[in-house]
Amino acid sequence: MTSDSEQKRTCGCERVPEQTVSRLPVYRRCLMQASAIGVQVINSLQLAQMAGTNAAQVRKDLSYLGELGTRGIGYDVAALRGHLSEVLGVGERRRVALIGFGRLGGSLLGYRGFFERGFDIVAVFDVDPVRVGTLVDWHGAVPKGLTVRSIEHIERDLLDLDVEIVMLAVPMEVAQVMAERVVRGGVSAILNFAPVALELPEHVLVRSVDMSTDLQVLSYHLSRQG
Amino acid sequence: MTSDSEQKRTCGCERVPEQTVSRLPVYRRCLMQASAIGVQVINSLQLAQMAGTNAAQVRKDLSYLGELGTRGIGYDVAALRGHLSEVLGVGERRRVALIGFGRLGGSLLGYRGFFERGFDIVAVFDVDPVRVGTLVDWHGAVPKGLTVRSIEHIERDLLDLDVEIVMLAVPMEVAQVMAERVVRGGVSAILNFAPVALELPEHVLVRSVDMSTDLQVLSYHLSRQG
DNA sequence: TTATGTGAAGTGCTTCACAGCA
DNA sequence: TGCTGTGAAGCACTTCACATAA
Repeated sequence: MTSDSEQKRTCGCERVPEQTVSRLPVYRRCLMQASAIGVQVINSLQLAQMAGTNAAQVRKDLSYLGELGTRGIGYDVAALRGHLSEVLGVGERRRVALIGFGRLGGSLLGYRGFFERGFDIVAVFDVDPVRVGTLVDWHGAVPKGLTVRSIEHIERDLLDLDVEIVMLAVPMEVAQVMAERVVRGGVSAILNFAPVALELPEHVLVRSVDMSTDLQVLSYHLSRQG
Repeated sequence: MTSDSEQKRTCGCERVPEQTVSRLPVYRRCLMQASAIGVQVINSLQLAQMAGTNAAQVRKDLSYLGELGTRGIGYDVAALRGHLSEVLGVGERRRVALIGFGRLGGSLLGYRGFFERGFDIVAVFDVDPVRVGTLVDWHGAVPKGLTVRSIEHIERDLLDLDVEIVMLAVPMEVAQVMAERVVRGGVSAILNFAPVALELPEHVLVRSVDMSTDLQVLSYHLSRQG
C-alpha cells in the first residue's frame, strides 16, 4: 500500500463520482445478503453479478474509497460492508421526518427498508387536521407512540428534533412552499416525491423520485423496439 | 428546414441519448402547466427554469426530435406537447398491471398522476388470498369494478389483458420469480420497486425505483458538506 | 496463479459559441 | 434583432488491459 492510497482512505478528500456514489448503496445491500448466507469473501465479478453491473466497474468504484481488497483473493465481506456504511454516513443512525401522511406517505412509513438501512423516522407532519394526532407506530419501523403533527410549527419542530433529512410526500401544488419551510427548519437534504423541480438555496441537497417519469421512459422504449 | 432534419422528424431513426429521454417527460409536464395558465409560446430559457435545467440543454434535447421551434420566437406550447406525447408513446393510452397490493402497491393505485399521463391500470394481482377479490376502484384512476386477482394464472391473464407494462411492488424475496412470470405473460417493460437487480432476457426493459438508495446518497453528501 | 488497482483509451453527455432564420 | 439549432470543445463516466501484489 502506498502512502498515496493511505491518503485516500484516511482523508476522504478524493472526489467520488456521483454515479459511483449511487451504486455504493447497492453494493452495501449485496454484501448484507452475502453475509446472511455465510459468504465471507467476495470478488469483483460475484459482487458485480449481484449488483447488476460488471467487474471492472465494481473495482473502479471501490478503488475510490481506498485499497479495500486483497489481490489474488477478493474483498472481505464484513470489512467492506462496514467501510461502505461509514462512507455513506449510515454508521450512526440518521434522523428523518416525513411530510405528508396521505396514501404515499403512509406507505413510506410501512417500509421496513428505511429502518434496516439506518434511517429513523422521528416525526410525521400533515396539514389535514383530521390526520393530525393519528398514531403511526404500527410497524416498529418508527418509535413507539409517534403521532402525526400539525405543520403549523414545522420549522421549530424540525430544529427541536434535530432532523437531518426530510421525505416530502405532499401534492405538487404545495411542494415548493413546504420545501422552503423545511429548509428554514435547518434541514439540508430532501427526498422529493412531488413532480416539480424545487428551487432552493445552493447548499440544499435534493433528490427526486418520480415514478410517472420512469413509466414514460419505459413507454418511449416500448414505442420503438416492442 | 433541410431534408436532413425532415428525416429526423419522420423516421425517428436518430438515436436520442438516454438522459435526454428521461428529461422529456419533465418537459412535457412543464408544458402542461404552461398551457394551464394560458401560455402559448415558450422559449428555451423559460422551459429550462420550469424543468430545473439550462437553456442549452433544452435546445439540444429538443433538437434530437427535429426542428420543433421557431428561431427568434420560441416553441409553440401545444405543438411541442403533442410532439413529446407522441415520441414518448403516450399518444394512445398504455395498459399497465400492478403486481403486489400491499402498502406500496395500494398507494400507487391512489396516484392520479399515472392516469393523467396516459397510463391505465387494467389489472391488480396479489398472492394473499385475503386480498384477492378486493374492489380497488376507489379513485377513478382505475376502471370501475376492478378487483384484485390471484397470481395463479398471471401469465395467461397478462396475455389476455394485453398488458404492456408491469409495476412490480412485491417483497424482494419473490421479485425475481414474479418478474420471470411476468415476462412469460408477454410483458417486456417492468417498473421494479424491489431492491434487487432483476436478471431477465436482453429484450426486457427494466427501470428500478429504490427510495432507500436515494436516502443513502443524500446521507453520503450530508456526511461531507453538512 | 489469481484477482485487485489503475493509467489510458473509449464513449457519451453537457456546455459553449455562433451560424442560421424568422 | 432575438432565439433556435448545432458543430466543436470540454467534461465525466465506463471499459480496457496490464502492472502489481498476495
